[in-house]
Amino acid sequence: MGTEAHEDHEAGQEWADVSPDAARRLVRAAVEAFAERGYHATTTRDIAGRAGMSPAALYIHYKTKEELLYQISGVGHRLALGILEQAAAGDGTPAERLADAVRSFVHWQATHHTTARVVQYELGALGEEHYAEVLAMRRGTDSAVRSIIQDGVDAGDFDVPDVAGTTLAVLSLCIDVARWFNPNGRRTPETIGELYADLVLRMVGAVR
Amino acid sequence: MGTEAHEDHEAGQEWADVSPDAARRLVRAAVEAFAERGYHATTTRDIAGRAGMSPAALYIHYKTKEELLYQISGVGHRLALGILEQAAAGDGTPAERLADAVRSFVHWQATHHTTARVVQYELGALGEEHYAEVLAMRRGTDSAVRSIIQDGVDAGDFDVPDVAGTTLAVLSLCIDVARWFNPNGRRTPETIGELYADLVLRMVGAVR
DNA sequence: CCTTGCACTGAGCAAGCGCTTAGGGCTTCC
DNA sequence: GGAAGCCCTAAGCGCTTGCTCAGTGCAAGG
Repeated sequence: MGTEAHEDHEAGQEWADVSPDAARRLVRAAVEAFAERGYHATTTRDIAGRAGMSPAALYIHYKTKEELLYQISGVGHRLALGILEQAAAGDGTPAERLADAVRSFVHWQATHHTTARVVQYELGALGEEHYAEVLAMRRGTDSAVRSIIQDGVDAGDFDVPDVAGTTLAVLSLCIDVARWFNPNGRRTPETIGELYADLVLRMVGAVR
Repeated sequence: MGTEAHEDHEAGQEWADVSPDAARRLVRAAVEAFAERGYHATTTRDIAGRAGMSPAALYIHYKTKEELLYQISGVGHRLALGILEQAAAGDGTPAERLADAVRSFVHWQATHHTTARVVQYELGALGEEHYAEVLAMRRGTDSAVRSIIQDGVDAGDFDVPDVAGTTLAVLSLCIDVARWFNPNGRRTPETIGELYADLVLRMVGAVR
């Protein structure tokens, strides 16, 4: 209809190296369906149908429906953690690194908002072992952000009474983008990233 | 086990005037189950079991499982909207009213985090008409917060380049409390309310 | 041309789902 | 004491669910 989102050329790219082709189609279909209706409301028939195959074909590539979710959640968490750790390891000032972290993380959440929605809001549906594995990565994202904020405090650049609490709030703000972002709305991943980077610098009391 | 949450005397209070007693037990059981596992993963047998009755008894008080969700979502949204509108209509400075709004809204989200979780994250499971009804109330919460921020800008108290975007971010920050809040953690609804009120005043550039 | 191996399908199974129905006790009125 | 009305249960209906399995078509190797 000509109303496609402005970032279609990037969305779905995170699955480019899943092989074979049928497995890739299944993951993309599952992400779409899970993001739209949630894991429990999605049927394996729906996923297989979206991928253009019969319900039984799904089980050639994935043992269970939960394994599909685990694949999505694992890849998504690894990508998100990578973005934050790269920003934390940068060589700018703490303010520059924090702004970079928020900008790029938010940009990713918005661009890949379907994947992000599954990653952030469906982890409760994972099996016990897979859930524990994912939790470890989430602790990593927390410590990446906290280390930047702590650096800013130590350098005297930030004014933050409660580092742990502020870290939590910053991450919470970024994560929630996946819930409300609408690719057909006015805001682009770029403008939201800029806005949020600015808001977060204000939260930590960094001078502009 | 003696590890009960510190706000147990308040939690569940929002259903005090649901009658008869069996219907109230059902709502409380449904809130608990929906918050724990999500709407779609919760069975009517589970709800009835938690309420101490047979599966069939549920249908004497509610026509469908969705009607239970609608009751919860409706009451929850009305309470949340009331809190924000009361803060917006207060007679302090814009900074005082914004801090009050954030503090009391966050406090409510944390204290009633099971209800809040259902309210904020299960609205997609509502039927079409009920969903539209709830969306109208959500637009109300947005305009309540925006009006406070706009007042602050007009009065020259706030420095906000993007009022709509900042409103979105403030509400997003508060709403996400329902996702991560843990009643057995260190933070209480009061301390989170204080922290968030401070962070939001920084976001709008209000002088302390 | 035949065999092997693999992606895939049509049909369907056992289990669990939301919800219904027939009927039983209890209280409340005359 | 009997009728009426309400709250509740045991049983189960029709359907959908995640998942399985015997068998098919097809490309690769000899």
